[in-house]
Amino acid sequence: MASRMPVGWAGDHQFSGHQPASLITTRHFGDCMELSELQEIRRRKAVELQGRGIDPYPTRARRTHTSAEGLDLFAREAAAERLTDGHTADSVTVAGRIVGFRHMGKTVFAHVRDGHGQIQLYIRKDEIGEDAFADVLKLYDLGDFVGATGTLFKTKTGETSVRAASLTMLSKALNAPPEKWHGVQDVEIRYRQRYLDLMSNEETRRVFAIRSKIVTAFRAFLDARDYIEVETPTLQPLYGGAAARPFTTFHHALGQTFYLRIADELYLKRLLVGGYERVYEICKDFRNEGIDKNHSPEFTMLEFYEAYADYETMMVTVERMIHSAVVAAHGGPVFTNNGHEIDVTPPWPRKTLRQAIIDGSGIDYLAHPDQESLLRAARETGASIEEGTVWPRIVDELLKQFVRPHQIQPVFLIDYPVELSPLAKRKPSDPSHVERFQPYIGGAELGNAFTELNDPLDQLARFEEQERDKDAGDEEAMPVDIDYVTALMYGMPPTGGVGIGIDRMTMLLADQDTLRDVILFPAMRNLPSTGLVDSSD
RNA sequence: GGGCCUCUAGCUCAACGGCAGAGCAACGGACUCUUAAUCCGCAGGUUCAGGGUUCGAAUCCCUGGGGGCCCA
Repeated sequence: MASRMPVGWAGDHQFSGHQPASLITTRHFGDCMELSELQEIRRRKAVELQGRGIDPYPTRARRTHTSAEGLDLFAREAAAERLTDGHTADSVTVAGRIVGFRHMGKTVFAHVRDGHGQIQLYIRKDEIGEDAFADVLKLYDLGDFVGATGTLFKTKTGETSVRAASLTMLSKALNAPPEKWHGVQDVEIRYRQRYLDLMSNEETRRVFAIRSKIVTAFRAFLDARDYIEVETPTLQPLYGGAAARPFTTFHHALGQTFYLRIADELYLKRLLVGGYERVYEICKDFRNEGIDKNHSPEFTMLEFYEAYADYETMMVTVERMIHSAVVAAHGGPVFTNNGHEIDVTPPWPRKTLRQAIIDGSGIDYLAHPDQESLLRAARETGASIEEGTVWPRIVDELLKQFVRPHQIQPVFLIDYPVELSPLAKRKPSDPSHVERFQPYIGGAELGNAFTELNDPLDQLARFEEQERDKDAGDEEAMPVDIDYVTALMYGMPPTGGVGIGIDRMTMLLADQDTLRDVILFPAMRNLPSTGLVDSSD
């Protein structure tokens, strides 16, 4: 395995600050790196530049235009008929990584890519000079960062290009980039060395551009509605706010156990007790669960809470907010996911969870008020549910197995059994159910929301019910949080709250079916070659 | 946790019991408008690791490691 990785894979951190002295004198770096033949060839080119007093890693770079600005400038100058002999009057300086290189005798065509796209360089021996041209051929490689200065013009084949008058090395790459046509395909390398995936796969850049647009759209939406962004603890003395196993850690100075948050919900609601009316937080949550295409141990969640709102008003907010994100990512309310054309134009239909499960499985969970009866009914319908699963989890499984996969167009499932929702407020007309909703699109659950429970004594009773489930074997049940109940005893206004999974949202809008494809650096097992293998078990 | 699949040159992939190969990248050369440029030449390997079967193993078997998919 290690032999298949580029040399230096495990030791990049030791090599991150380059050392000119050793660069010149040795091929060995520290205890853990010897350059491969290909790397050595590139290193020698860097040394040759150094020998001439040219830093292959100069401290500063100047550019006047991004690739996109350069292309735009030429288009405007051409439209205004200000070109002289087909060229712009002024020079531009662009900078980027060499991603394409075509040598045609006394001419070179190269493409440089920057953060805004790419632009072609047209390099002629008779224009940049014999020595400089020789350097381009001898010392510049695919993957190097370079700067180029020249006027803009259009080649015979119609591509706007920089007619290079000079070229500057900005950063010499010692490793060759991935194969230019296929890019990096090995999913393991794509996740472990995401930079290779990003530099070689346009689709990957597209996915993370969409992710960024979603987050930006959510922030803009909430900011425009007088929400304020806050930060709450990642290290929590007691976890809560969701059903999940936490990560446990230890603070030495305090001599105390901390948990990595599984949700920020209980802290955000404490802020409402304190008088904030509209708060949101976008943060990482951590859940100590298995890793698969729908689960990552760390993931990003948006939670927002609004005083004097309830789940009805929050549904309106959510459908508008998601609409705004889809428009930001796709230019309109319609997009394609898994072959389905999905339209998120509000309003979305509302459907009770009970009715959805009846429609999907034929089971009315109210007709099976005890665990044994519901489990039997579920299994008769073909559900696969482990022995000993508690009643509320069976309802959850029915939802996952019979309802969720079929909710392609946007829908809100509303009104959940109280046992499933220990932090939500009961429906005034039916105390066995709570005012809760979940938005479903493309067969995925995108979030969770409710009219927040603000009755401290009811909250305490719900925590105690959770404690009983925990004792009955439900590892994901919440612990009693007395500190939170104390906060509620000071009074929290009627409140609507929502959590939206950013990763799931990205999977949906970028049409990806694996969570790890929307997380830049997904959690991976240590490789044996790193010496970091955990032997604790 | 269980089952199945997978790991070959820097990258993308062949070879599937009989000399370990191609394309791209590299290296040498030709070419002054190319677009995965083209052409000629040259080089590149602990076939994930260890063990076994065999005259002979990248290939079959076992153990271990990484990854993926499906199930729980």
